[in-house]
Amino acid sequence: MSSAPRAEMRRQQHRDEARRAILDAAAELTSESSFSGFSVRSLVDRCGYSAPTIYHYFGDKPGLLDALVEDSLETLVRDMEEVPISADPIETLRALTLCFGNWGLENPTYYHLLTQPRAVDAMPLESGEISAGMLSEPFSQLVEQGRINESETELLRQSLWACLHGLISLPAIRADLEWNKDLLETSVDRILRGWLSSSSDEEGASQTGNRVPHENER
Amino acid sequence: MSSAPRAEMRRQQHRDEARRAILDAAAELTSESSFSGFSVRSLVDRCGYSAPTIYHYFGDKPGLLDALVEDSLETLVRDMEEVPISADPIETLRALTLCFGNWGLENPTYYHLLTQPRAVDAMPLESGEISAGMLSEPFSQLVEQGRINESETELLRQSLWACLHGLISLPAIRADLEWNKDLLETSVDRILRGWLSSSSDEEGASQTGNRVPHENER
DNA sequence: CGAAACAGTGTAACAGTGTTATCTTACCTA
DNA sequence: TAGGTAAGATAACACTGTTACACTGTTTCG
Repeated sequence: MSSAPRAEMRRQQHRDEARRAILDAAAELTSESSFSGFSVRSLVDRCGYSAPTIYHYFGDKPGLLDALVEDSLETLVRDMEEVPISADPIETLRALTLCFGNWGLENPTYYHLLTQPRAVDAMPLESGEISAGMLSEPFSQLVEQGRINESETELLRQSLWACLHGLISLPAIRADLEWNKDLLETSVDRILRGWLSSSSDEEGASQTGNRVPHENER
Repeated sequence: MSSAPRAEMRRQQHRDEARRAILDAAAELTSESSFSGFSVRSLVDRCGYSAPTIYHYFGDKPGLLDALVEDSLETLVRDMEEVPISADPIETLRALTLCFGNWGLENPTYYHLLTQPRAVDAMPLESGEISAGMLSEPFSQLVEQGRINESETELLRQSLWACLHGLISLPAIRADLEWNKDLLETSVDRILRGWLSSSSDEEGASQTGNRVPHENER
């Protein structure tokens, strides 16, 4: 009666070891040649297992990549959860955004994998859901404090997410260019400032709308 | 003597027709199935020419895609050149940015092709060069008017470009989500506002730097 | 204890991809 | 009219992701 679970445990352990060996080799390869040119064949040559074994464990190549990025995502989520919640929701927002952004800049391959469209429901943690979940509190605080309009929160969330995506992915795409070291931090600050300074001076007057005022309109 | 150039002209015309037929078929295919699943084989089936002919004209698959996006780029450049130059450089900047952004949103496939890393020097007009060339004038105007620091222009240019890239590409990647119709316009306005409102209150005092001031710092 | 079921693994093959070597065909030039 | 050159097709190559099949070893049960 006691050997049945023990055997099951040992088999599970073997499974985990094989999975880990494959994933480690995959991480090695993707870090070497930045994901383009990463093929199942090259993984076969590197990890010692044959193709059907890989497919046995991960089902698919996207499945393999999902498992690969999931590891890195865990550290990101842990980092984001450790971000201190400041009294100022803007400061919290800023810290969370920079945390996510820096992770993306430091792990361009994984970020690229993350944004690659995969099978829906395959990935429990998605960058969109991360932001939606963790940012809901600072957002509602901003609304409570009257610093942004409630109807604007969704727009702000999308804007912040999209700009952040660009600030992460463009330097990765155009790695040949020289990118300012403070690009992410400065940009996030300016974006937040732009959103905050606007919420005070538009209370119902929306024909001038959200446009930046002209020089001669002042 | 007169038949030599005529014959050459006729052959050139034939060349152009073949190139056009191939490019049209490629445009058809990419617009149908959004570029993933677009193969040389499928193009062969569609356009009537065989693979070596395509390679004869375009050399490469990337070369074919370059030629494909070049067409669409021409209309973009024309549109951007027609943007009126306002007295307010911010307004010019805004108009140019929105022009580029809307083109990207309306042509997600071509924008994706444009940002795909290709052979360097293969593409004369690049999104980076477009912005660098056309934005240099409004930028220098902003510096002249003392509205931004000269040392910040490059940073602002990168920030605007990166955020714009995110605002275009993220809705394309996550087409399953509902994106606010005014996301691009509103975001660009807030970003510009954020950059402008900051330039006045930091003249040498850079230890507080570019950060958004805390609630309790006021 | 032995047989059957099963997970793990490899060999070899499939279909599809980008690409090219080779050959024909037709036209332009001399 | 002879020859060189460009346009085009046929067929193949090397590579990709993927899988049908056969073969192990271990687990489980009569």
